[in-house]
Amino acid sequence: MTVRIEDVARLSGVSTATVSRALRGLPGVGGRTRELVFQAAKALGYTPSPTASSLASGRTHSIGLIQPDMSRWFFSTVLECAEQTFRRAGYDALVYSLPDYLGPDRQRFKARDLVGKVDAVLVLSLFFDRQEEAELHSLGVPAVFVSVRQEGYSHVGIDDEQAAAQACRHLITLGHKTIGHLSGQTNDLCPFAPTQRRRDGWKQTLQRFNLECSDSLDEAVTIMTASNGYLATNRLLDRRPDVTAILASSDEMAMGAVQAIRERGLTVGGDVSVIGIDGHDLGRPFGLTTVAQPVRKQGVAAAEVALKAVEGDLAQKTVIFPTSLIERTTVGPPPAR
Amino acid sequence: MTVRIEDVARLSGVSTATVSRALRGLPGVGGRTRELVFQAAKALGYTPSPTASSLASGRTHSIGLIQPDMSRWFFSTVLECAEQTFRRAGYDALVYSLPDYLGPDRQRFKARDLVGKVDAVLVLSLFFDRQEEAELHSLGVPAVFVSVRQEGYSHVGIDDEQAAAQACRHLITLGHKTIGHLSGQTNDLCPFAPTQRRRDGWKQTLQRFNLECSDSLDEAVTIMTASNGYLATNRLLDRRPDVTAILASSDEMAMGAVQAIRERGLTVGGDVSVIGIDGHDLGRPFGLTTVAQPVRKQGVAAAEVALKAVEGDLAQKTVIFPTSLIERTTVGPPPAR
DNA sequence: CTGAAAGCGCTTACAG
DNA sequence: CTGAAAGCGCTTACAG
Repeated sequence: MTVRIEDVARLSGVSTATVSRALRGLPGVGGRTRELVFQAAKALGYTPSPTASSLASGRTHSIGLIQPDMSRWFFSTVLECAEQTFRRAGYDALVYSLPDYLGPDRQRFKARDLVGKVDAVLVLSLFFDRQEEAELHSLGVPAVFVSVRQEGYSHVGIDDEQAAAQACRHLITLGHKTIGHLSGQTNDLCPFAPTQRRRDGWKQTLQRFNLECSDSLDEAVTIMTASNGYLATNRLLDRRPDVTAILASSDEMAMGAVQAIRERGLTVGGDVSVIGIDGHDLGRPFGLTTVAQPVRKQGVAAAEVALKAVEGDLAQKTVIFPTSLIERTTVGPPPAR
Repeated sequence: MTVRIEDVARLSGVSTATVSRALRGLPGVGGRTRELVFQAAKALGYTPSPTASSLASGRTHSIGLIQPDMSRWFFSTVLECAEQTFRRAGYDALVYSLPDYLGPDRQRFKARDLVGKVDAVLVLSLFFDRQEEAELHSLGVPAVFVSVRQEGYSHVGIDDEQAAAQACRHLITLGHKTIGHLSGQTNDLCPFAPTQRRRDGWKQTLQRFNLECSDSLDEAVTIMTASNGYLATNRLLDRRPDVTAILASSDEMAMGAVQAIRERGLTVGGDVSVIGIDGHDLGRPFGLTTVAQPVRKQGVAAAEVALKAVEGDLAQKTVIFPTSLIERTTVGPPPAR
């Protein structure tokens, strides 16, 4: 039924070894022979069996994309760009969802789910503990971490601390003095987590300007969704009605904050200002002021680093992209007293 | 280095055939023998080579997810749920991006990219022309279409015409008489495309109520993003400043419409009302009135249909989910004249 | 530049 | 219930 390499070999009058080499563009095949093989392959409509060639060569030509939740914009956008970069290079993208809830009973990464299936992995925004790192190591393929940084691995991301500081400075410049923060879950084991570093950026900037940065201004959520941002904002404003501005660690949380503020009968950008971090595609119609990160570029860059590693360049690399303030309508000066 | 089935066979004192059967839970293995094999496998940390077993069995245990653009919420949300459903059943998810721009030079689906790599495919919101259908057929695996309907294949989606009609009736009930429409690209070759059917739902509802439904009220875009919705709304309102309500074929377009209306100094839900279709997660903080579809359920349902097909149940199935109106703040009565 | 042959690590009739 | 052996369809030293 399906045509095999042997059929091509027979038709072109050479051995299967030569067909294999010719079709893959390996050196050491005569120009004339190569031509013949191509014609035969085309005439028969030959497509090599990927699983047979994987078994023989030990390479799968696919990359694992480990991430917490595709339905969130940041992840899906990185994935989309990574996938296209991989496909252009002839690699398939295998997505693997691993919830990023940090509870004690959380699901951990298991190498066996991916062993023998991928030539490299991208890990998005997931912190791996010692156990998971061991699993990753036993997978035996290069890994690049996006957004989160992991000791000993390549990394692409932004300077999260600076991003938060940038947002915070913008608010301070406008005159805000009581600035709340909506943060993601932090974990002592992972001081490099973006959520941790954004929180640090907020805190240190307030300190530098001699402004209050007590814990009562910080409200943490488990996962950084709009609805969690909404709930967190209500808790924050219940406790600290004197807050005049909120820095949310993600745009989706910021949008939830905006909703909460409006529902309380307050004006956004007037009574309470809101700034996010991300540069979400829907931030524009939303009117959301934010510190944007180049998300698509991170997807492409991460894929390129992974591709290089697959091709033998195992040097540990770090790619950090700059962020930029986008002013829209959710931030204004603090209300006059 | 890696442990093979032979190592397990040797340690447990049986043949590789028996190990293979025992580990996969096939019948015809003695309880005692099975136990021995499990222990040996565990002791050695054995994980079967997926590519070897694929080559031998002809099954890959992975499913292709063909879709236009993961960075858009609808697709990524369907994918996320499908992926989890597949993984729970022991299948990997291979994503494959295929832009849904319908230009003459568009990239077409090629079977060879996926042949031998998947046991089934999900196709999201992509219309396949005759050529692509032939490619899909030559792939030789079952396919289920989500959102778009394809002759001869299983399908999961909503009643797009009814969804648009539902939105339209809501506007009419409030007293709107001049209702614009933001539609996706339509294609004569594909009368079952959601965009086409939503447009039909809009048009027929207006006709039923004896309201204007001329082409000058309909503005089409290539892909249904917020920024295209924004541009389309400006074109529509330039041409027809008398429009008091807009039905957008997607929530993202609706958000763009809201932005455009505000920028023109008009009030949303006052001067011009906007209703979307989708039930986007961010519609809530946005305050967007919409006709929601159960997106996650569609992802799960599509995956289940595909899984059944892989397991031999090739009957063509159709799963249609109901939609529901969600009233928020972007729709109000038309302005008093 | 080219070929014969072993090998990748499983699964599956087939025979017992 | 179990095993010997062929077979899945390639790739890759090795030899020439």
